[in-house]
Amino acid sequence: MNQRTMAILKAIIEEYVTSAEPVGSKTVARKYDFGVSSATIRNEMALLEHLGFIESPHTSAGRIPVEKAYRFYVNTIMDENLSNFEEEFVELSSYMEPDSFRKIIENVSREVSTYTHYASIAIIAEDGRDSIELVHVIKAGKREILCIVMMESRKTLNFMVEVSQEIPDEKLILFSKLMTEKLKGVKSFNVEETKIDFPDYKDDMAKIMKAIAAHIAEECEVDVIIEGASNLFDLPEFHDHNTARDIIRTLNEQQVLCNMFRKPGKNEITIRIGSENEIGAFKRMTTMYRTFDFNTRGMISFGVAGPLRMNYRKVLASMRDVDKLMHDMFRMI
Amino acid sequence: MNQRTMAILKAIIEEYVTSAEPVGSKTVARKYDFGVSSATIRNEMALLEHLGFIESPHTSAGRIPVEKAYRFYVNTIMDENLSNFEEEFVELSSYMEPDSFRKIIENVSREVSTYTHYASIAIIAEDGRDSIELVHVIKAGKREILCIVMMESRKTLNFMVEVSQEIPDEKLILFSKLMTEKLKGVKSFNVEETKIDFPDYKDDMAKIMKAIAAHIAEECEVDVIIEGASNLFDLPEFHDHNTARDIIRTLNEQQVLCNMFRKPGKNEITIRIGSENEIGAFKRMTTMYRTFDFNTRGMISFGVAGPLRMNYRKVLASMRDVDKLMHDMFRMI
DNA sequence: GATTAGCACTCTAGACAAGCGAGTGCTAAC
DNA sequence: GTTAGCACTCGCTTGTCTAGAGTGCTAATC
Repeated sequence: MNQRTMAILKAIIEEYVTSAEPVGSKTVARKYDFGVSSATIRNEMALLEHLGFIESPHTSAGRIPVEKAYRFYVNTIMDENLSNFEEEFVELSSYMEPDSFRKIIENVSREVSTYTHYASIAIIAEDGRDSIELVHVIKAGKREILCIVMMESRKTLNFMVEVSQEIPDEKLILFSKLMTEKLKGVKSFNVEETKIDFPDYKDDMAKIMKAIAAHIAEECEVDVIIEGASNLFDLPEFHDHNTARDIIRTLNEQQVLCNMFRKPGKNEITIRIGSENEIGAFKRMTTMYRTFDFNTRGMISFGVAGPLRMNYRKVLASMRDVDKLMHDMFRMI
Repeated sequence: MNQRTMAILKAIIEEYVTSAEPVGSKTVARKYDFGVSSATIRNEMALLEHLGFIESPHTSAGRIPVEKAYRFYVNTIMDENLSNFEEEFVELSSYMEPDSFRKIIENVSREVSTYTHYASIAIIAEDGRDSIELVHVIKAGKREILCIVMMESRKTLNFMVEVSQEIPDEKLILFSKLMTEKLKGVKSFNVEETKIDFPDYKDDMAKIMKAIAAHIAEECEVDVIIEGASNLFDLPEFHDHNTARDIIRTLNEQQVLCNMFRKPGKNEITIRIGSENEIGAFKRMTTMYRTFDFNTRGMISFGVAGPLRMNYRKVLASMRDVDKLMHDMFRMI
């Protein structure tokens, strides 16, 4: 396959990305300046079809790219030069300042989905790798104990425990010290195995220990943020209501999304085209995502899901921007 | 309008609820035993059309009920006897036991949406009506302070504040007492106005006070839980992709949903049919919701959104069950 | 007076045919 | 290697027709 053939494939793909209609040889000859006639383009297109990059829905229609074409496009012929896109894009770094961590991710998700017109998916996961840094118990009522746990990651949690009898303040201070001492460095799932001797208040303190374990476990759940799902329904390929329903279904299955996007270790942007995705409606879509691993602080996956004929350059540019933001935010990797 | 006319309207509505097809006089005569011929039904249907309860899409189609019919049905002719539905329904009270409050609501939402095959919407809102009960500061690192605030509702929050210099433990204990004393009973939005004298650590403690105000404000946001949105796309009236997109859009607008469902004060189930809803895609849908007001503990709205031809009895039964659960859970109202 | 059978009428959905137009593949000439 | 030209294919649109469902009206019946 020579340069021109590749250029024609590129033209077909990029035309199809914007039009969503089968692309004919005349259109290519007219809109893209190859200096050859439509007949020549036709010969090239016959070759491309033979090679399995494009196919025609029927005899008298143009050609549409198949998965293999997009894969080839992404790997080989796409140039990442953004030219005119770049300027439209609101600098993500402006989102770094305010609010909580989750808020930032939410804002970034919204911005990316608005910019790309596809759906963005963010998964905030906290693993069991975090460990306890500090435990503190305070009297909050006659028989109510407020319990605070701070993790190594500086994440903290708190909750109330009802006890069977009043526990004097000085005892609580002692128990706080004792628990911090014994539990410091303990991973979430090992809390209940840790034996601590609490004179006089054995049962109540056992209850507290149990509560600590339960709350840490609960807090370590994942959070899924999806923005711009409705953008997908503006795309003709998803107008069919069965497809639409499948997409909504898939996007609602948090567990499935997590398994899909939480492939740790790879510190780079992953692009999955069509059947390279293993799940539900994604099999007919393209997903682009990146996992950020913050060790004890957890893990974030951020991705975009769109049609096969995704604007790969534009989405990739967004992903790189997100990448940069994450680097700035955590100064790591 | 006599009894029979009403019964025929009821039959038309209930037939249309299940079939989603215009209902003809023959169908009514055949399926529902009125002991009269289709010609008689026809006369009655002409009357019902004249009264504005039903209309035909075109001459040779049957009749479909309009909003007015559903309203009349709900107000007057529907009997709430559930007969055969009742048993299928999983007792919601089984969800009371485990997990956190939000989890319970999530589970209930999922159950209701599965049972009704419509979408369920839950809004958990916490208003500025809560006040501070207790403030506690602990040293978490050399220049890191862990700050815990417990509200009157027993909801607690915590966060880290970085200070300019190390503050000794005994000072922190003193400041904890001081802040609890001065801030107890203070509403979230009045924190910054409260003047407290902190000898030697004025600036750092001012920073902490500011952080307390910010975090309370942030925590008082609303949480929206939507389950079963994809159920709606199985319904023929929502197969049109524009409608589908509108629904997704509307369901994603948290702020809009909150305004719509957070009408406080009414301790009863509200049914809004079609244009009685003021917002987006809901104008062509029926919503049924109930707001639960827990005073200082906040407010929950729970509702179901479905087509105009909703199975009103079934949904109402679910809503009553949710009602019961909430009563049991909070033993109030 | 209420009910009903019967009938003419209306309108849609679906089937079928014809023609258009976009696009292709092939061939022969450049 | 490129291109003009042409025959061919096939989906899409338009128009026509028919079957079927449902209606409204009328006259007969209970």
